[in-house]
Amino acid sequence: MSIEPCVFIVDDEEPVRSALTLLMDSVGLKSESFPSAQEYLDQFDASKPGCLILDVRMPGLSGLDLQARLGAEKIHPPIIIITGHGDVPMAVRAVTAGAIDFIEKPFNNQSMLDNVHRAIEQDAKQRGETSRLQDIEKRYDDLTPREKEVLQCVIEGKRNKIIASEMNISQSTVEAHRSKVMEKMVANTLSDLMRMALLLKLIS
Amino acid sequence: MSIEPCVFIVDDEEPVRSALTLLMDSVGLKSESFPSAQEYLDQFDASKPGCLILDVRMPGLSGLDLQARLGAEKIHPPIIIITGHGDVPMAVRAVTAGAIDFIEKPFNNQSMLDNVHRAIEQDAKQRGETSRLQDIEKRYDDLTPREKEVLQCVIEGKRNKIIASEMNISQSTVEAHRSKVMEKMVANTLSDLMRMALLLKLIS
DNA sequence: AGAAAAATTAGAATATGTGATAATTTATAT
DNA sequence: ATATAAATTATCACATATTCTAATTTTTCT
Repeated sequence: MSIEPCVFIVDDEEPVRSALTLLMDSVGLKSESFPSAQEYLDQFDASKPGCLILDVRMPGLSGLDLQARLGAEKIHPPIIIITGHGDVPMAVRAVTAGAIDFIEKPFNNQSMLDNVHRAIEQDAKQRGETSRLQDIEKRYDDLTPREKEVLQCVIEGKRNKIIASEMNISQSTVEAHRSKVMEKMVANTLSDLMRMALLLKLIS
Repeated sequence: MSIEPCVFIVDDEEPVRSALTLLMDSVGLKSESFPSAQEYLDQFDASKPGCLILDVRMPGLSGLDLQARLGAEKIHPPIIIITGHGDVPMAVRAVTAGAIDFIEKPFNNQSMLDNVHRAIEQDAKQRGETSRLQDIEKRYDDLTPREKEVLQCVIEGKRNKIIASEMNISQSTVEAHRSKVMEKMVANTLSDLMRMALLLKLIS
């Protein structure tokens, strides 16, 4: 049972905020409005699922600044940019930086909703992947240095005998580490381990 | 030893073509010019490495049409779009469809060259990956149906005994198929096989 | 129909990996 | 300094996988 997704609206113009709020209400989507990027950041909580609608031109941080700020923190919620006076380079920059869409006001309600729905789906998908990955990362972090070394060799397809000679330890030790690795990573088979190693990007 | 990359310039205006040609010449980059998308398509050869510079507004197929056409054929050379009269939705569409950049004329020579160099690098990288993948696909295609079934089970981590019972065949048969698979795929170890299976997207 | 490829099975020798149990030696941190 | 964790080793029994050789049956294609 996951939390209901929310549309975070950041725009300094009150009429735009209330129009968007009403639009989201009309399809039963939860939303929250902020008159500035800073106020959004002040309450920011990475655990809240949903997407962002950002105005470009605002006092203080612009929407693009906010997008860049989040990106720098490796936070990538789906973002829809809206603007009164957009230009091409600005649009290219936003989309290249990962924005779902870059829309000029006045926008079409239906296409905005389409974007929002797509954004929310994307966020849900990302969150699922991220949380699975974090589980695996936690297990990996729990490995001792030696165990990590052995894991690396195992996923490279090296036999225990080879690993032993490369690490200058006995085969027994390798077996011990290896079995600890399987246990700690909660892998039943080698292919389970390989799949996790992939997610952890341990594989060339 | 790979073929020298080429910048394919598609623009109906002769002055633009010659300006770009000169620009490429000035940094020793090979280029070829075409006055229309159709003429580019007529000589198109997927084996030629490089990138594309496409004008949006042209008689016949537009640059965006050509981009879409190539995309529909799963051909994804790096594309730089240039335009005299671009608008925001057009730029968003191009970049969303994978264009490296969308630039309004008159463009800055240096930033064009930066884009081209980035594009050529990206193409080289893609080609490397694609050719490795194609090698592996060829091997996979060479597997018999039964061998493919066994491969699928193996990468799911199933033991020979289990595979045998699921396929209603003897363990010996599974072993025979399995060893053929390793041979045909040119895999020395299970992890080699897993890595290939990943590229082939045989893994969930 | 006849040849070729694919699928099937078996047996035996060998190599590898797994699991359980136990014990010793380093490190490391409180 | 002394628990605690990490790293090390060994051994035995058992399960699995690999390699080789050889043969039979079934499909498939010409």
